[in-house]
Amino acid sequence: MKIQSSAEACPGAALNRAFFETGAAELAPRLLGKLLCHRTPEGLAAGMIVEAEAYCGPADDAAHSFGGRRTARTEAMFGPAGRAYVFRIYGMHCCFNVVAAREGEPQAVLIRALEPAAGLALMAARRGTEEPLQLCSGPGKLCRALDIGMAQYGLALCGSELFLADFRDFSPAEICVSPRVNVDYAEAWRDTPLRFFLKDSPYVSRVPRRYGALGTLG
DNA sequence: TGTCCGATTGGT
DNA sequence: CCAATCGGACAG
Repeated sequence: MKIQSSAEACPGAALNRAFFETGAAELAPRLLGKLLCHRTPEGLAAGMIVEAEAYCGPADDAAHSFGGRRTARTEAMFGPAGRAYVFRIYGMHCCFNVVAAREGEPQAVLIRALEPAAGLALMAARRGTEEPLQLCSGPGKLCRALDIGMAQYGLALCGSELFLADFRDFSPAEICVSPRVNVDYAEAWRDTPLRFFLKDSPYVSRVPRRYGALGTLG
């Protein structure tokens, strides 16, 4: 019988599509504590979501789908909820989003940071560092650590390759809110608090100057 | 076809 | 603070 290391989380059943069929702003905080898992020929790599940002569709001027822009790049966001919207940025990094809402409603949640939970050696090899805090503390980093790229574009997240699973639950008091990172190009929605992260988690990509607890004033 | 630039990261 | 590095978006 194979020994399972106590440090390695064993993911449960994949969350089904219904879980994702809600607005991005509501889905983002609900994703905190979930396990993001990717099975590849090399093995399983998984991490607990500790930071996520909501991109709310045509009205959100920070979103790729602002104004209803529908191109080959944004197409996945227009599809049904629970699929992967992956995009390349700066010619060298990929960012992973979970499609939210409903078909025809281009909303998504950007996964910004994970707390490594399984396959740490695999992540370390892919990232070129052994430091746990550096493995998945950023949208580009976690894609590299889990080997998520354009090959996963549009992939349904309810299968056995790339999926989310229940892991831990957090109360609203343990969840913080702040404006989104690097969206200064936006105007109306630039300061809207749509970034959600676990309070005091050292795995968050970076701590904002000002933030508040979920459901309270900053 | 040409130009501009980014939902980032890592090193000065 | 700044460079890396390139496909998407858009103007012409």
